[in-house]
Amino acid sequence: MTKQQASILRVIQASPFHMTADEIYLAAKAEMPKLGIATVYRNLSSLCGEGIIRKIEIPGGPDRYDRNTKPHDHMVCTRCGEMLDCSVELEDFLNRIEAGGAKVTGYHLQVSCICSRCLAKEDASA
Amino acid sequence: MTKQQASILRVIQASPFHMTADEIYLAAKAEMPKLGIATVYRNLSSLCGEGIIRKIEIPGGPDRYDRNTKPHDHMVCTRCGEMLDCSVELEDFLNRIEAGGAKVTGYHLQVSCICSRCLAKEDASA
DNA sequence: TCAAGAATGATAATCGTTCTCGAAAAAAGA
DNA sequence: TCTTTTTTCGAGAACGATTATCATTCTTGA
Repeated sequence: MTKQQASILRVIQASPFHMTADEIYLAAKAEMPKLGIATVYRNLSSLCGEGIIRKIEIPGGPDRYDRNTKPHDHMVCTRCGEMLDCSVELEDFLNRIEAGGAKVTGYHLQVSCICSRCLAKEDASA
Repeated sequence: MTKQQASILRVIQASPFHMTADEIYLAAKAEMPKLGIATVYRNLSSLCGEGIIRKIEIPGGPDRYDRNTKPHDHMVCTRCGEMLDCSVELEDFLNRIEAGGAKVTGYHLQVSCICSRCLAKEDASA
């Protein structure tokens, strides 16, 4: 593992958030000023390939990277934009698809929601 | 509805597939050679806004447009690339999320699979 | 018929990402 | 250690999908 890759990984491991490539780039560049964006993408891609981090592809926005590699789903609040992990699991759904004859190799679910915090805020102001 | 919009809509209604903006552009341009790509995007966007067609946003690929506006999910075969409609529904899953306190305003699910046709082909050749 | 507003089409701009390529660094041989 | 080979880097160009800009061309209604 190169210095660059170590730095990129450290940034991701240190953050509880789902960071974009650009956010990771800026954070890693802070401790390694000559770092290039291409290097960030290259290393994110190989870290994903090795299963060390996980890429979350978001329609209409930049990809995000997650230190939690265990498959799980995400929810994006349409009010505050925060991305939350989704606690409920999809297994039943996927099982039913496989019962239909296809083999599921992966999936991506993104739920848009108004998170409980924003809902509470709206209730308070109404 | 302008001639352009009518032509774009006709192309979508006529196809059982989920077409990209570019495919729609090429098909509509065949009957209207001066058509511009910007007009296609503009009209796709307003047709979506009116609920006449549905946009399917695909991570890592161009958006696709579906004449079927009823919310439903999609499956992409990782072998042949075909996009299939998903028959099983997600309601239980979404209900459980709402039980957790957030209000679901929408979702996007894409399942990667090997479709039954490709599986059969592989079994045959093995 | 003319003016006001809307929609068009060509093209530029944008954004996230990937590609290219010479330079630098690391690893492997002798 | 001193080359040689391989890998990775970093800067910037290129890319693909989409959106913005803007002058021109329709509509439409007074």
